[in-house]
Amino acid sequence: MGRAPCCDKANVKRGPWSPEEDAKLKSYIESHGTGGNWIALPPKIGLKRCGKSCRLRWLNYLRPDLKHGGFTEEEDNLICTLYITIGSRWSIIAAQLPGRTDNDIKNYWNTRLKKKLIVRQRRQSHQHLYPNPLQMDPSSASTSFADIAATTRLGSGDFRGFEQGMDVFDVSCFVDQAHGLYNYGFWERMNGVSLN
DNA sequence: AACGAGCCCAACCGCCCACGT
DNA sequence: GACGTGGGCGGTTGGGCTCGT
Repeated sequence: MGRAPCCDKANVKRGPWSPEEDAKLKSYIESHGTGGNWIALPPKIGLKRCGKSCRLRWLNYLRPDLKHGGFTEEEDNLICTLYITIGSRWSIIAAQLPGRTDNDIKNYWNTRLKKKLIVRQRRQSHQHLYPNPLQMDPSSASTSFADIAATTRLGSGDFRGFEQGMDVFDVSCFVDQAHGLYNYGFWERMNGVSLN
């Protein structure tokens, strides 16, 4: 036979932790430690919580060495670099960021950093295709921006970024009225034309 | 001021592996 | 060795908050 069941799920409290529950858990662990057994801990301190829930609450919120503020630019960069290298191994990434939890980093990644990295990658790939924004000079394109504008929801003025040498990502995709959102490379291949 | 959409994040879920029985 | 649990982990959810209209 194995060990006793973890907890009686019908009789454990779920949902947000109250300040009283936090205080009980924090005070007990600070004076006695976890005892190496999370499942046995809640009944000891009179909490109607699952041991796993106590563990999560302590590790992600109550631990005294946690940072609760926003992430710095250095932390952003480190997370992006590690994610590209090892993927979503949040516990490993968290180990490189003192005071941050895997849950924190995972949330931060899913809500903000992911978008940031996508923008950065799109910008890099577009700069690879068009290293010099002026390469996109509408006067030299076999299909003009005005032509594209005629078939999209954008006006030709929306392509002014290229003409002014602005960041190419700002206008690296557009909405085709017939087919939806496209980037230029795909649109060129689909229509058999070159914008260069 | 009211409402809806989108965002944020704490907490839960479910899986996997190591290990106790 | 087989069985079953605890701990750890990544993925997902949902309620509260913020912002734009």
